[in-house]
Amino acid sequence: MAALAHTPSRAPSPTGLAGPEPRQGTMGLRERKKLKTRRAIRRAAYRLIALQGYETTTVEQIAEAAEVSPSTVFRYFPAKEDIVLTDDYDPALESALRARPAGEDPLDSVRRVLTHRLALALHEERDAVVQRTRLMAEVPALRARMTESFSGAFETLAVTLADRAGRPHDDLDVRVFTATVLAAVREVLLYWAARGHEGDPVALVDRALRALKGGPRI
Amino acid sequence: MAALAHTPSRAPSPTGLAGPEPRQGTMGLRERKKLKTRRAIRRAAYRLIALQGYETTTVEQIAEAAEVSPSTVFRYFPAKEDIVLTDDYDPALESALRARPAGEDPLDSVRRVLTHRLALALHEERDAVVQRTRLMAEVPALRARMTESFSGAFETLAVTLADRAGRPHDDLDVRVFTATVLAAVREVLLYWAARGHEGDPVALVDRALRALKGGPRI
Amino acid sequence: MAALAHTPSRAPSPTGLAGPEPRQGTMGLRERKKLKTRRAIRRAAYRLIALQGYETTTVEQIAEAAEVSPSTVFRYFPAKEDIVLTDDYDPALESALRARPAGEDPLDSVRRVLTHRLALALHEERDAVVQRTRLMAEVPALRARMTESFSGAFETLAVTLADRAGRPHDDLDVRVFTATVLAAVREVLLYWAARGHEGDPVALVDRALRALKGGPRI
Amino acid sequence: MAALAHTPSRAPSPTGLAGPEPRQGTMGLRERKKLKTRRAIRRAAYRLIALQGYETTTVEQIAEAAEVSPSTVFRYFPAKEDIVLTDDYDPALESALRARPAGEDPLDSVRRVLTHRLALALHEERDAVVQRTRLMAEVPALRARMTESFSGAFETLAVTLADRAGRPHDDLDVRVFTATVLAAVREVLLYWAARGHEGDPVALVDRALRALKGGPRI
DNA sequence: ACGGGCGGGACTGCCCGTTGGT
DNA sequence: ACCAACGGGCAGTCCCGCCCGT
Repeated sequence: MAALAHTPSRAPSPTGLAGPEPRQGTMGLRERKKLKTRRAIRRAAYRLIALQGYETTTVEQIAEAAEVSPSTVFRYFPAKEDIVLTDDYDPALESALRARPAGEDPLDSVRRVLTHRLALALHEERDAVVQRTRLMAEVPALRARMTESFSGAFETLAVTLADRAGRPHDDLDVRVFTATVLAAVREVLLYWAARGHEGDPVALVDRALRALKGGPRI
Repeated sequence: MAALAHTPSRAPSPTGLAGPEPRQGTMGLRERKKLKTRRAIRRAAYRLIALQGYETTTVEQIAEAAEVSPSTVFRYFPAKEDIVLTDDYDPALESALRARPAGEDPLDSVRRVLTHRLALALHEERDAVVQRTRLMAEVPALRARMTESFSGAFETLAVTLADRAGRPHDDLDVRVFTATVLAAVREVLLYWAARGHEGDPVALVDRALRALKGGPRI
Repeated sequence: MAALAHTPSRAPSPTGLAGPEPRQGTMGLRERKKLKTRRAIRRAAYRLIALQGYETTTVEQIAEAAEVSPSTVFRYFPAKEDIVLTDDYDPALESALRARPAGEDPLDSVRRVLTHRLALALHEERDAVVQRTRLMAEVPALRARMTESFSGAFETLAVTLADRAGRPHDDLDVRVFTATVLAAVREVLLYWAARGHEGDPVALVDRALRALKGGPRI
Repeated sequence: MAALAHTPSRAPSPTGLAGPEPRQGTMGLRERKKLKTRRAIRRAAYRLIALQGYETTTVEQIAEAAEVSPSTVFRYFPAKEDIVLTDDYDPALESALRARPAGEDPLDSVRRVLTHRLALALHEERDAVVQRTRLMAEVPALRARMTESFSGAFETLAVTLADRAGRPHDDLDVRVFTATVLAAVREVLLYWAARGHEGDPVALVDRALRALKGGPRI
């Protein structure tokens, strides 16, 4: 859900449910420099892609615009796609989920956490969310990767949910639960992007997840 | 769901819910030759991949083994991944779904059609199903592509279901419905593969989809 | 023995014992174009290396100078080193060797064939021979590769000699024979290069191989 | 001749004719630590290469397995190949050669010294010798490098032989002598490795060098 | 149409120089 | 003062699209 990432001050997470970037004051010079480089690359990538399109923007161009070498780009992002769709492990998502009341229905917990994070992301950097969702809807390579990137959120969600439910981490029910919920969110966001980003995606997600409660239905 | 493709006599479909390959008698010589080439390529690919692994098998090797040129391989399959994960449009799935009784709950219809096709695939070419699901579970590029490949089935399913429900083809509910169901199936198959293909995947899928009826639950 | 290659009209062979390039008239347009490209790449490489040195000349520069893409360079030469040190199979060496009288001492046969070819190479393109031997003496990567490149000649020689002696191709004596003779030639050429290419290398090689007849001696 | 290195207690030398590793007692703490690191790296490299093959084992993996940073690996070994094929200067070879009786034929001297060292190496760490020769036979990069690495022994041998013969160090005859002898040994070892390490390599080397006395012959 | 050559871009791995931190 | 960490640069491989000639 890089789509939802809400702050340029950190490496966007595919969930966007990530909390804020670690305080810079607590880090050494090295760490801060790395973060700056990472951000510079991503910023350059987004700018160029907005201008030229995804496929036609080469890593070399991105590197040049970010004033680093192409090898550095690949040191920071394993693949070109990940510049747009990175999933840095997402502790805020986890803590928000763990903070939900114990007896709450898991689907409700997840719905509340996700919609809240999405609302936050839209509030803080709507443009970025719009650009990312558009790219995902339009670029096959990114759409394909999206599932994998969700998988960062997927793992976080699945493990946290398993813990809350007192189940093993590889429990099939937990995994199916997580997969279906994220698929629904993904679909809603793609739908929203396909419609030109009209309407309120928070409401759409909320409605879809509420509806899911009674089982997938038409 | 190339995983489920059930017959070597046709291009495996990602849904495996595909009907049999078109009768060869009804086609011209050209068509038959094309099918033969297509099959030769895929067969060579599977053999080499089984021996060497996916990443280490090059398209050139596959081409050589199939006795065609590399360009021909790309003429038949848009990408290397598609040799393993092709989604030829899947008419059998559609017709089976249309043949379900009118008033039936859509989730039941889909469940029956999918489990039936999976059972058939396992019966007719279990080894191929096993190899494909294993590859999907292990190779990131294929796992990522799987969702896209499902998308062939996805479109077929979504459109057919929309028709049956008397809804527009791009109805959000229909899309969310389809996405969640396929995500569940995908997850179950990956789980089955991760467990070394023990147990009966048909039962697993059936159980998961039945459970889904009351909403995703843990 | 790319060192000895004597004609720009063909891909230099590491033995330089190669005969002339195949007649162009006998080949299709495609073949001729390929040869031209191959020559253009090598010519550009030699020119740039003469100016800038081996290590500091990049493949990209060579490609640009030859007006092809870097990938094309690698399609023609598996490694940068091979641009300087290619061993295209060397039929002229073989036929010259086969043409030697049947009862002749193998060491004499080889000595005559090699010295003759070397003399020819020096006569026809002394500058190229000088540049190549200098590079081999000076650039570690090339010196290391030289043995391997000799191995093209090595195989040719070994097989031909084995045939003439009525021995199996992998006969140990044949291989040791070939290895020692080529090592001696290599050493003489490096010595000649180290001395600034003074004196007559043909005489040096001839003398060394004659001396070898009674066994390596100091 | 790293192939012949006979003791895990020191950095294998390409000649294997190396004497034992310097006594640790005679060195400071610093020196001992360095040796330990060096050995740890090599040990890790050999283990990983045995498992995965040479090309597919990265320096990073080796560094990790040896619990050092990649930069440290390069501080200890100038190139990846040198981890397998290092030539630490080889004083034992030299002294053994100098200890031969004054009037002895140089070829006999070298033969005796080399076969003795090889026998020792096989006796003390046969497995390592086998693995090294196998790698050299199979990995082109290593085979190419082998000549260079021999060149360490080469220099040692050439200089010592020149001294014994009262000739200048760069005497052509001495160099040709050394080159031919080492080429013969190299060839025999590759032959032995190619045959699956069957038979007694000491006898093979001895026989080959004895045969060489009358000149290379088929 | 099909083989096949070519361009070009993503990506990996080796290796080196520099720099910042301990 | 060392030394790991980092960035840069280049070789090399593979995928894939285009176009040319057959």
